[in-house]
Amino acid sequence: MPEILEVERYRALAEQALDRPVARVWMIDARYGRGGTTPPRLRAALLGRTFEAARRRGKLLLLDVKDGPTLGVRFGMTGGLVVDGREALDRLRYGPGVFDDKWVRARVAFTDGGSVLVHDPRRFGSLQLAPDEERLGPDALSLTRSQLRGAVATVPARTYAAVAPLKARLMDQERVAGIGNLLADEILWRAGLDPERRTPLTEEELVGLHRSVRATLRQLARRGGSHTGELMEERHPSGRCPLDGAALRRDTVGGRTTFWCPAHQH
DNA sequence: ATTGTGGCCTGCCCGC
DNA sequence: TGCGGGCAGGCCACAA
Repeated sequence: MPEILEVERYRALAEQALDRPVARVWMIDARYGRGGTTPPRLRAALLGRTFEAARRRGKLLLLDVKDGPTLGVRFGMTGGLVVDGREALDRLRYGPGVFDDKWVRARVAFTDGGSVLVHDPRRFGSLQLAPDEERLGPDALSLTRSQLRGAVATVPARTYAAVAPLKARLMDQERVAGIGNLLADEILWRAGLDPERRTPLTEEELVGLHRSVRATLRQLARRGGSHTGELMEERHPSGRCPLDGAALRRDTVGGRTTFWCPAHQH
């Protein structure tokens, strides 16, 4: 799960790990590193230094290291952050919902006795020193209308290339950073737009989609996360649209399981 | 260049 | 009761 709302909570928690000298580094799972980030390199990058800022772009957590390379943390589907024994979330929807030492993939201990660790049962997350932040599109939490217009624009580079479905464009992290499968379904449902839509949006539809992005993120953040949308309880084979009662359709769009209402999403 | 597909990885849940 | 298979999905490699 962790989508942008959850990673933002991780980021806020990570601020408690700032300005504390690193005493020890364990990268318990060597395969957790990506892009050449190995246990020795991670250790060399962090030992004796401090984190000086906790930033986020989309679902990527960025921990700036004073006089060192930024550490990027991706949480995949079941990743969580724990600082001084405190978790940012009570439970991850697709995780087992419990903490187990065997799922700790990396741990950093500070000289003051505290620590920060990454917990990830499914191991879809990763650590990467100096990740390429610029590959990510504009952050969904501060997305402007014109940024969204550019992100969902339908301009195939070649005539033989099909236009990707609207949902796939919305979930493409290079177009907009931070929207995952659950949020995408909720946003499109609220906007009344067909996830498979490939024709250009009218200006009115674009404005509606932008409002939906902002309202959905704001509201679900207040409620406690990506899984608190209206559509969530109906994400099963016999689910019904909370708006009009129509039977929801379950399709694969952009390679992802998609629930949507054929009665009001066009 | 862009879009589409399969695979990674583990736990859960269903049906036999 | 136990077991196999399908499923969940963020992200990447690779194919088209």
